[in-house]
Amino acid sequence: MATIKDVSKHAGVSPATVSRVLNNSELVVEKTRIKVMAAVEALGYRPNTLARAMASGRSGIVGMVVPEMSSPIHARFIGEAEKLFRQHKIQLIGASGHCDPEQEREAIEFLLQCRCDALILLVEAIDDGYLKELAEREANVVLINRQVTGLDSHCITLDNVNGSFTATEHLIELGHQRIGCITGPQNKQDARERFEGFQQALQQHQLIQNPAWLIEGEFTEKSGYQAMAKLIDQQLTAVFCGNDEMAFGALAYCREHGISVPQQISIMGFDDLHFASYTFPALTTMHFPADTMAVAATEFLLSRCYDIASASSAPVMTYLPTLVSRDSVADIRNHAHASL
Amino acid sequence: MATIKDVSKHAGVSPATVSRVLNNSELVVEKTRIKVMAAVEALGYRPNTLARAMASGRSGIVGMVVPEMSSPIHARFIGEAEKLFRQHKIQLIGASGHCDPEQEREAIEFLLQCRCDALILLVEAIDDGYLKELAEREANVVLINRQVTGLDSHCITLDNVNGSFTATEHLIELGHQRIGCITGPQNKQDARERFEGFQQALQQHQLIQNPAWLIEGEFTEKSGYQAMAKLIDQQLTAVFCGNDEMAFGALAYCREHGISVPQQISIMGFDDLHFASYTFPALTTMHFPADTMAVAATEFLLSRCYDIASASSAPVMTYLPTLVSRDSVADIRNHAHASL
DNA sequence: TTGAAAGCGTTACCAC
DNA sequence: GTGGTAACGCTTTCAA
Repeated sequence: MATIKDVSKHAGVSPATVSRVLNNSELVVEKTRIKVMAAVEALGYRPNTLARAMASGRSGIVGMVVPEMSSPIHARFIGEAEKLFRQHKIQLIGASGHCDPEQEREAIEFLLQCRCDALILLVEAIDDGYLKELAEREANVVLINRQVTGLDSHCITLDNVNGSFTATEHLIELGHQRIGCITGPQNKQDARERFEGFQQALQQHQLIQNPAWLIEGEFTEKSGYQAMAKLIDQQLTAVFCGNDEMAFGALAYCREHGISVPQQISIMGFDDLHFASYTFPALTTMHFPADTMAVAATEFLLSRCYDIASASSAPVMTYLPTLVSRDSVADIRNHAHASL
Repeated sequence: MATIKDVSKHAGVSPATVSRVLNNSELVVEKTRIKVMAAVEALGYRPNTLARAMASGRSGIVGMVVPEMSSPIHARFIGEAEKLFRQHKIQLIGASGHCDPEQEREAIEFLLQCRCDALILLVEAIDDGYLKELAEREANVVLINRQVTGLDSHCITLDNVNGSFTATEHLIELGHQRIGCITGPQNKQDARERFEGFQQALQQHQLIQNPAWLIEGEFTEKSGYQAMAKLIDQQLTAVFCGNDEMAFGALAYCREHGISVPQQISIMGFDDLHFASYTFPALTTMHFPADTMAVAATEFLLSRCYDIASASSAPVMTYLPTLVSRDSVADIRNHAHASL
């Protein structure tokens, strides 16, 4: 593959000039410029990004760690960020952390070795201390879905508490009083927050909190299905699920057991996965603005470490989930209690 | 950040020796080895992947182009490949081609500039000529879902024709005779192939092919929904969809219009997205072994350009979709014709 | 078994 | 405006 030297020889100029032309910097006289471009064309020259990074100290690479590249919600994050970055000739590289502290650490180290200019981290297992040190010493870091005190200006978060509070309150307003909850794994921050919002809403409306109405799931369809099986003879009128996937599982259980949703029981999700509008019944859920948040993270980095100003002015760092009302929740205000 | 020189000074050896230790190559005496490792530890040294790539001529990076990083089926490809590559300290970087020749080309050029050791390409718009030249001159290339004559040994494909033939034949065997089809966009190879298999099956069983029973969709839920709206008064007993997403849309249409699946009409998909088992009714579809194919591509590259032998011996290059029978297709052999 | 030094392909600084 | 050349951080001969 042709190098900058080849081009310089072919064009009869110095490598330095070629470099200048290619970075369309400085005042290169039009004539040389044309000569150089012709040589580039003729030789099919492609600048070596690696060498460029070495020499300039900027790699033009942003690294991103997500729990699982193959999960739909994370794929959305990556896809959105990549699209925006590439418009600015910045490459996004991804790695999976698998929600394991060791693997998350490994992924980050890996990215660091690639000399990423910045890191977008969707990590949940690794400890605050490590992240703090990282942000201070090593790199430009943006944390998504994670709040670390001291790094607040680098955290783009979803207000999970508020979201599940809204969701639960919505159920309450529609007349539900016996509300169950399928939470996510409580070792995950977002799962805990979503559970907290749920509890707050119940408290505020002075509704019963029965431990038998609470099941801890794993954020998977399967666990939602199993949880629903346990919940079903508790005479609930509604179940709030910590994410859509578990709600899908719950829905599947009801369907298979002839329990009609929302007539016999209402089900509410959280995330608003693309697919939520295609379940039966279409899932009422809280919208997680993943796209917007990915864009926010991207623009933050673009302006912060590439000096590229973005359209939007001040970056919003905390996002509020919004209610998406579909068909899986019933209004039971007129029927005292729904009967199972 | 500490460099190899810093380490060498700290350990009182030459950079060359440090390099040797780090690449656990050669016969370095245990004593120096320990000294070096201690220095590495003390300085928190992380080798610079970029510099390493420059010097050695191998970047340790594999590039992957998919139509859309955020699409579930492509996310699966990326996720699976990344997992495997990272076990071998190889970084996978992704880019989206958006099914547009210009953008696909741009993505590939971008990856080439990053001096990827190899490329995994899921491209559909770019022309054969470009790919051929690429494979011959520039890089190790694996093509997924695309057959280019002359590059056959680099192509990992799904036998779409066979798959949709199987699917259609399944419908026919269950007594369906009036079978409609919602195809994918016919400018895409896989969409064409899937349509072809459908036609072949009808022909072979001497069933009617009515142009009014054929609608070209866009591989999206929405287009599936709209297509179903047009198809519904054709008195069909079954509809074969070019992919699951369109089947989801078709299912949604039926649900909203009180048409029960599969009692009134059977619907069959293609891909077996994770979500297919959570629709109502659960979707009968053809399984697209994306994971297996991603692994195949990865192992091919691992052995071919990193000399890492894989567990499996000879790589399979063509995969057969398998039927996953769920609940959206009815057996109507006993009721002459299902009535709408 | 280890060290010296020549690259790898750029950029960036300093002359001219 | 343009050219020369020293970095950038590492690997890899070649000698010792």
